[in-house]
Amino acid sequence: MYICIKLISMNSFTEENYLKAIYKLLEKESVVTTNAIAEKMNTKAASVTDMLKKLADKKFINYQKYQGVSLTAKGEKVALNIIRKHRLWEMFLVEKLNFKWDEVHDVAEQLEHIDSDKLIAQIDHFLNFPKFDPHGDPIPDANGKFHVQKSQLLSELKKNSVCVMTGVVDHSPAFLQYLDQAAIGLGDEIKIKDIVSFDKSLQISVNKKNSLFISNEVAKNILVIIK
Amino acid sequence: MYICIKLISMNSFTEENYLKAIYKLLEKESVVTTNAIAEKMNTKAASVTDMLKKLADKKFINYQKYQGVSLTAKGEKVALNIIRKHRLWEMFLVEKLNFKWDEVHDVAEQLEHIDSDKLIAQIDHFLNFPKFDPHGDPIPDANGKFHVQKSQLLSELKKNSVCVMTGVVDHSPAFLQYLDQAAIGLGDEIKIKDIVSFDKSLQISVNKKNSLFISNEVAKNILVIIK
DNA sequence: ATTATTTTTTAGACTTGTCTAAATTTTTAT
DNA sequence: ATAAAAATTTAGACAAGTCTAAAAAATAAT
Ligand SMILES: [Mn+2]
Ligand SMILES: [Mn+2]
Ligand SMILES: [Mn+2]
Ligand SMILES: [Mn+2]
Repeated sequence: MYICIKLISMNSFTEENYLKAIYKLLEKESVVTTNAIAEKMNTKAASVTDMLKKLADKKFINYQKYQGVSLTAKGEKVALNIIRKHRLWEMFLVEKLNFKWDEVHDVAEQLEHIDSDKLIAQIDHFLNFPKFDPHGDPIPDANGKFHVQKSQLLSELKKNSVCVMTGVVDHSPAFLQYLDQAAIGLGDEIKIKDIVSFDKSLQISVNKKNSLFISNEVAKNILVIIK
Repeated sequence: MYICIKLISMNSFTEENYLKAIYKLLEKESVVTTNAIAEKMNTKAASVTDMLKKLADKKFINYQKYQGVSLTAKGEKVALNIIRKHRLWEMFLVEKLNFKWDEVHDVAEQLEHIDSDKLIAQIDHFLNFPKFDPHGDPIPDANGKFHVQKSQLLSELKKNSVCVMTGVVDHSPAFLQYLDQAAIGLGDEIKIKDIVSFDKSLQISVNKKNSLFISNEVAKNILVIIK
């Protein structure tokens, strides 16, 4: 006669990372391919196939050979919890430990796998239950619910539009540092003073003060809500 | 012609845990055996032997077959850094996130492996550079230096001694919870009012107020410094 | 409708860390 | 000094995750 001591089947970091990658790919495309996952995970398609079999066995994903994958409710729950932890940790680093928004991602990639419900609940409380992370991305609550901001690209607005910056598309340190140096940040009011028809570059004012030029490439990576 | 991109050889969690285990065993005994490591790591002697070979290859330990192991300077540095991170995280959990001293160990076992110098420096700063963790254990600084308290066991003192509690031997939640319930904690002044000669149990007063009986077994797990 | 191309999966191998069982060395007891 | 016991190491195997190369399936192009 046996007694089962441990029922909770912990997921490995790797499994968690795959589920998160699949979740993020599903935000953009309705069907997620092996190759897309391989690229996002920085690995080879053959490795992805192996993992997909395992994740399907564990009922985290719906997977049929050659047909691409989607997340089951169970898989989505795990993915959202990892994203919740990632974004809360990023917020903690910025708000409490003087990290810049371009420095937090790599550390959060590690911290997101720490397994403690109490810890993440307390961090959430300590931060006063933030709804968005330092990059403007929504933080899911403990049930996986989050606020969607119906924002658009700054590059899509027309002359004289006034908007508020709500997020970034490109999360790279290089882009975030560029924004810092240009003194453009989340929550800032941006007014489009002029659009150069040749290259779609913009003259904008930030918070009614500093006026500057930004390229269309930059504008395509800034998320805003019209005021 | 090749260019070496990544020189930093990250240590695995497992390697870090072995080095920490060896360090802690060396605090008690001058020679550390394979079996002792196996017991501490909750694994089998054969697995330990495999790992010892690897750690010796990497110059973390001095190891000769059948002769036991010791840490090299390099290995000790890694071990002390893990211990530093473990204790700082424990302190953070207690001081900032309302954890009790009996709840922090398992989470700290995970957090101690997070790899970010800036993170741990900022946590240290955020906590105002604590010298001791919630259990009274010293926190090594970034160079591995720490304060040793020359404390002794409460069970070794004689009647009418007055002392201050500085730490615990047993770190188990069960023991820590017992102390909470008995209202005995770090920094408390303990006076030995009487010692029962039959079983060496003690009548003590804590902070000149509550008087209570504790067993010799309990007294053997309380570290104090005579006042 | 066949080819050619791309995508995906399989086959087989490697690494890390673990295990059990067997062999070896060291230590203890006679 | 020799035998018995204990500690340690080796041998061989396994699971997770990765890889390259080859096979199979799906898609695109003629
Ligand atoms: Mn991030
Ligand atoms: Mn973010
Ligand atoms: Mn601890
Ligand atoms: Mn501690």
